[in-house]
Amino acid sequence: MTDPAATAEAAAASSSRGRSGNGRVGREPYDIAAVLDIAVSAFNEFGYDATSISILAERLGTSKSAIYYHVSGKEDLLRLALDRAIGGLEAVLQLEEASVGNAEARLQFVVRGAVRVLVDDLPYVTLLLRLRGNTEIEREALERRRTFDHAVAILVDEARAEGSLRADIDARTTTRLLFGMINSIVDWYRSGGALTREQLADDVIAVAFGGLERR
Amino acid sequence: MTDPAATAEAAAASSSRGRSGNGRVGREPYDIAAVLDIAVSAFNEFGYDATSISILAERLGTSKSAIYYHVSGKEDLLRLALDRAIGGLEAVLQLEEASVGNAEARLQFVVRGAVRVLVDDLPYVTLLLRLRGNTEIEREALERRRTFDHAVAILVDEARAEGSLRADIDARTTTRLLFGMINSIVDWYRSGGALTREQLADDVIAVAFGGLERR
DNA sequence: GTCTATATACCGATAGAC
DNA sequence: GTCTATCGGTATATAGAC
Repeated sequence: MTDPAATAEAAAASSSRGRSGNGRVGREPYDIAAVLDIAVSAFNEFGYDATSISILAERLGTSKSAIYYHVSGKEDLLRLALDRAIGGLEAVLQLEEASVGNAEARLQFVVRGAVRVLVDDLPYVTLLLRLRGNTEIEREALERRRTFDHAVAILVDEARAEGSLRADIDARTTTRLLFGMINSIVDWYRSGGALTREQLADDVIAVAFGGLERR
Repeated sequence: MTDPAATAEAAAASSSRGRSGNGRVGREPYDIAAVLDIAVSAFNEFGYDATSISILAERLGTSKSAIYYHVSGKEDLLRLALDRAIGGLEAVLQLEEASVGNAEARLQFVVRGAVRVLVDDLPYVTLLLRLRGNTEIEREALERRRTFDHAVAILVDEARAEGSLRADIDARTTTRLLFGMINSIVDWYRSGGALTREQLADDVIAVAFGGLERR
């Protein structure tokens, strides 16, 4: 349905809209995206629990009350952020290329799409991947992540069935190791360096499917 | 110098010593290991910041003051825990097998050793891997982790130089993807299941070095 | 060594002025 | 829509009795 790159561009555009300009808006306050960007950045830096509304207010150059005018509370910010992250991953599975062709090609497409979402929405996905599931909101996001993982595991199964992937390792273990590699990207990749998003995706696919050894 | 398995066994023995028995001890209060086990478990469950001394006291069946008698504060518990985790990984590099033979064999030995430490000290390494570096203690642990990663990156370089590993992907990226896969183990592996520690290490090495594709 | 009680500070969230 | 002031609650850490 939605292209992950297009989704990321739209999100980036809305978040860079800034706090100036005060025209009327449909239903959302103007700069909730800016608040969310600041919040996610702080959540990743200090952890969700350790990030106080006061810190967010300070970074936004405003007061606690001003934030409470826009969102109903700290958990609201978390919910919005997690929805964006997991929504991006889910969108990959809805793309046409994830459903046509042989299983290995579909799996590689999903891997590439996941890498793109990780890079494009890096702070948001970082937040998602570090969840512990202590609140209802976090548990809902983790449940959606499990559903995503399950869909990928099915792809792995199909690729094994068609003879593309090795069958000597449990499919669940395979999926977890594969996404362990992919998800670790949020811990070190930063855009703007020598390694582009597409090159990173190429490398991940080369290592994961081809292995580290020279062939 | 120290075998990681032996280290883990000693740690497990000391931590299971329990809180009974009140004989004299050399210099440490008797059950600091028990306090540490409880603390690390809680830190992983709620996050370090969100874990209060009150919670620890409750889980230990004692009072806050009793904990403060044993440790100087919450950060002290964190420091002890992180030292155990990173110490276990560093010990792998000191083993003889990490220094003899061809580079690929040495790299595979380090990978296997790291998996063993992750499994044997799972809660401790989990804590280490989720650090954000907001306190001096955390930054010191992260610095030691960087040194460890650097040593592994050198091994990767040597394995490439000897022609064992593929050279089309940056060595630093290779190392990060490799350890991304390894480190993800703490997010899903639980001992006691069908997958043993050594089988897991075999799978990691098979996937990382051989790739997912059928050969 | 462990306890209760408390000091001091900050938390999330709200009230009400403007 | 943003502000200051404040509520009730909890945090780390300590004092001092036992």
